[in-house]
Amino acid sequence: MNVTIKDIAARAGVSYASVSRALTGKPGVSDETRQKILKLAGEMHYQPNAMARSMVKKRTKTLGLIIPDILNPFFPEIARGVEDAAHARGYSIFLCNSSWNPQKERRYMELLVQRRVDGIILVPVDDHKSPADYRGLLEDRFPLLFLSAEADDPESLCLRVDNLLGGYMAASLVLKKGCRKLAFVGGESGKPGVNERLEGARRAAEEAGTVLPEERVVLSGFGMNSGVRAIRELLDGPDLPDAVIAENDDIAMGVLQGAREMGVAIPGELSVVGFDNIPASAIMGIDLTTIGQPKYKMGEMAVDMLLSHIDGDTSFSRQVVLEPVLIERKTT
Amino acid sequence: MNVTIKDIAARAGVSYASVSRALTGKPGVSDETRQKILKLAGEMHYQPNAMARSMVKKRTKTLGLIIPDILNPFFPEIARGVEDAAHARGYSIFLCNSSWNPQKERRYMELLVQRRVDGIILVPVDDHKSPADYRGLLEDRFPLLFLSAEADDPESLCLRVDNLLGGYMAASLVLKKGCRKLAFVGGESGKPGVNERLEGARRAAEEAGTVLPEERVVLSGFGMNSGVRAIRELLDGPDLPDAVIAENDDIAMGVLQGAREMGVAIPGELSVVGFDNIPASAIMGIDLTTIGQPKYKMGEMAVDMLLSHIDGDTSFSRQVVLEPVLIERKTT
DNA sequence: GTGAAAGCGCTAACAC
DNA sequence: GTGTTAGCGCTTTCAC
Repeated sequence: MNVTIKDIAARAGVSYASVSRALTGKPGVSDETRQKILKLAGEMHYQPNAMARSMVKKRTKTLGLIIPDILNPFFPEIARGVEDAAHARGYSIFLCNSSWNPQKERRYMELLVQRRVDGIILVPVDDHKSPADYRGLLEDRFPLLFLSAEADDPESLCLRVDNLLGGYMAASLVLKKGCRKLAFVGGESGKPGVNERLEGARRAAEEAGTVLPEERVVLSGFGMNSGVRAIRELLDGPDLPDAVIAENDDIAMGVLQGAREMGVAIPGELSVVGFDNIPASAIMGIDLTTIGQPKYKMGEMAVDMLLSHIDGDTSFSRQVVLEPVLIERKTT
Repeated sequence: MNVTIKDIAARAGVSYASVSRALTGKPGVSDETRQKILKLAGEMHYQPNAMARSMVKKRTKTLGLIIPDILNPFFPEIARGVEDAAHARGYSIFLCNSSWNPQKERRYMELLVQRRVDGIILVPVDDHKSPADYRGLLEDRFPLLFLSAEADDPESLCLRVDNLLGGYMAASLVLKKGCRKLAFVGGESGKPGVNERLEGARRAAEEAGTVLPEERVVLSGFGMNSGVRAIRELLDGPDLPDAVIAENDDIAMGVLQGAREMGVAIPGELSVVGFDNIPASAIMGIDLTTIGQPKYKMGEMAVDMLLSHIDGDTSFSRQVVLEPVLIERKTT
């Protein structure tokens, strides 16, 4: 098996407490024995057992990250931000894909608790969670951060983008370009962000003296295909839109495809704005105008907030709302 | 702090060994006390400490996954396959991004060893690794699997796609379409897969009675931009190609963009084949013909192979080479 | 400066 | 069927 501090102690002719002290850089060992031990540890290829250490320190230096699906292009960037920031501070990440399944999400929470992670970053399947939803599973004040979703409890850690503002920005842009008949196509009501984005767009429309009526809102599910379906429905209807705000880029790309197949000129006859600025939206030939989120940064910040909280720091805001950024390309 | 089996034992009025037996479903407890203990555990919200368990069982039920970069669209699918398969078998995954940096890769290996993962799935930065490269760090016969790369040691676990065949398939397709002046554009020689893909294409060309000369091979780095640069170089040269095989889809998309910007009709004047079948290649308006790898399945299989090995099974092949699949779209 | 010993939470012998 | 005990590898008192 693996080399332990006892093995080193035996070879060095000292107690294993001294080895521990030497290896962890603690005082209480003469420079001479410390050098000897360090040398021996190297030669014997000693690798400390992080679990044994965790058991006594009651800190595992691990974090759990639960996201809906790493295949969804929105999440890799977040995951990368989380991983980089965590690693920089000595933490490792358990990655979990909830597959948009609340039961699986819950199951993963349980697993992470059993592994005694020091904290969990949760990108929840459903919006408006609060730590109270995990009573019994999580101890009081367990370091849990809701990422990219709203938290109902103002005490809980939460980091997200201002979706209301995002919707407002998207609508304002097309309004400014002269569009008057806005449509909104989204996935499913109740999922994080959707309602706010719609509401923001609605407000912008009203401020501009027009409306975004219920008939031009279609909630048809996620993915490109649902965008295709949605735009067909809209285009087949009596009330043709001149702009569509899509709840995310995937859907927006479906809208683009569907519209082009029906011979609609973009942005000539129809403007399209997406959300999230996923990598594909930037590809030549797509060039989707979109409302971006600082995904990588959100991942980093989530770790910072969580670790601050773990370290007992209370000087930071527990709820952070970031501003989305307008990325204007060629579909508006 | 967390509830322990001692707390339960105290409340149940039994020894904590009995609690352990009851909770782990081991025989040696009467049905009556088992029920009582189970009930109590539920009420007290007991969550077993996985680390404590691991310490004595010398199995952590965790696996390490090291990939170059989760932002690269080739990897999320692999990661997802790994995570799903691992979870289904009770394992959790530590995710690590080496950022194409060999030192970071090594550092992560070390970290994973310290965390005593039961095995590591490594998608290496460089090709032709072998367990011997980790002597001193990894014990003999440590469960290490090389994914999507060649392993030099025939004894080591290795799962990859047949890149030679892939290159051959790509070239054969354009040759069949009548192309005669093939070019190859790739990232960097020595990175996993590149040389084999080129060699496969070369063989197909030769079998078809033509050649793929050195002048039409350009290795200009990764990413879309390098594809753009490469095709410009090729198109500015004296020896115009009528087909380009790109080492991966990103580069291929750059080639597409560069060629279109220079007014070259695709596939009329130039056929383009990519590699990997990343999600973006399927997008309407891109429709890249490509040689796909069963990425999700590779992730799953990697876990299966690794766990079989961990469980002492020796009946499976230690080196598995999967067949790539031709996905013909609109660029050929 | 150094060693002995307790203990983190659990499983697995071994008694009874 | 149940309790006692050792021990996984480490950190941390507490003596000396």
